[in-house]
Amino acid sequence: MDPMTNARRIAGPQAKNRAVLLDAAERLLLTEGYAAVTSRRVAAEAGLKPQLVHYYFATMDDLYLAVFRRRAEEGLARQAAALASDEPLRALWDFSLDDAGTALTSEFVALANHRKEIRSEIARYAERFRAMQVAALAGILESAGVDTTAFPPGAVSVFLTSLSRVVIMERTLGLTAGHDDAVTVAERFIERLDR
Amino acid sequence: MDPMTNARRIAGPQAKNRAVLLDAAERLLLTEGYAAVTSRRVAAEAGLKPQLVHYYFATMDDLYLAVFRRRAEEGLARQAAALASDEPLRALWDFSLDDAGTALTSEFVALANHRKEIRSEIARYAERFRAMQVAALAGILESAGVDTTAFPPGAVSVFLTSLSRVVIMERTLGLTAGHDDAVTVAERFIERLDR
DNA sequence: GTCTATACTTCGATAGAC
DNA sequence: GTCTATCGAAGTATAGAC
Repeated sequence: MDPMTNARRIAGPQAKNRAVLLDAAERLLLTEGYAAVTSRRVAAEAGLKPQLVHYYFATMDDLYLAVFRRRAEEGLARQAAALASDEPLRALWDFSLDDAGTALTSEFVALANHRKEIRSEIARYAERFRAMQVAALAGILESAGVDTTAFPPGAVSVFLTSLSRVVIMERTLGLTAGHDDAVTVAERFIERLDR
Repeated sequence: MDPMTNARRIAGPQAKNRAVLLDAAERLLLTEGYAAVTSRRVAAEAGLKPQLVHYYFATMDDLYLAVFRRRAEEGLARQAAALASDEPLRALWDFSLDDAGTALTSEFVALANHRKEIRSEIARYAERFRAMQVAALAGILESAGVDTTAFPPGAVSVFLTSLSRVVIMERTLGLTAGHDDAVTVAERFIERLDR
């Protein structure tokens, strides 16, 4: 169509190996961190040749972005389902606390530090997650009779998000001091609001 | 002394260039992330030859650990000073929120994901930070008349730590939704307790 | 449309000169 | 004790064979 695009070669769209590579990259990202997600390592993990990575993904950043988007979309759907359930806060909390996606997110945030394109993509999705939470919390807090001047939905969203994220991060590190106490306080709050 | 140590060469102890390399590594870590902290990049930033990095630090992990320890020790001292001040919570909060060290910590946590030795070192220091906070909070909460069954010191410590950390992380990303509300709530709490 | 051969760059680390 | 010359492995990415 466009003779100006100097697309030197073509990338497969929905081909089988594309998903195989995404899975392999995600596995590496979780087990060894983003620095281990190199074309060679991903290919080895997928049982393919290194050059194939560049056939399906022009650059390594494209691969990172594809892995991120796949999980982010899934996460948005799961959060929407949680917020639509009987006990929305409880479901949101469980989702935030045990989701392996949080570990992935940490890796991407670290990656984002020096990759502009990845940073803006993460920011875009993070905003959608937050906005969805705030909208739901506005209703939940109001119908629970909470004084939203003292506890605005945005504040509650940030509290819950940060607590679950840091608890998971520290747990990975092997640090758990204070976690049980903090989680207990948060869950007491959640149970009160869900009723 | 020990003929069994096959120390192939000697590392300088307090030499001038050692500090120069530490400064360069820290600068790179902050501006470009840990993946940019390579022997060659650090050397270039320090105005030295790449091989010198390996003269002063046997491995790159040794360099990372030295950078970390230097800042961690400084952080412990600053936290101790904050907790000894007139308004200990306020000082601790300001320290947590604006400390550029938090950005460094994020890099190290990401690094720790796939470096066992670094992970345990971070965990060791994180435990000391937390323990110091919890000890101080126990006194502060009690003398403020807070029901520490409902709000144990460990929980408060985890709350404050996670809120400040995530706010800073998200800010870096360019995401600020809900931050002002959350910080306002936290600061109201802090002011009440410091009196 | 799929994959391979290969170029070029940068990496951590070592051996050994001064 | 300090620094340099250099190695072998691994990195991303491209050109082109099938």
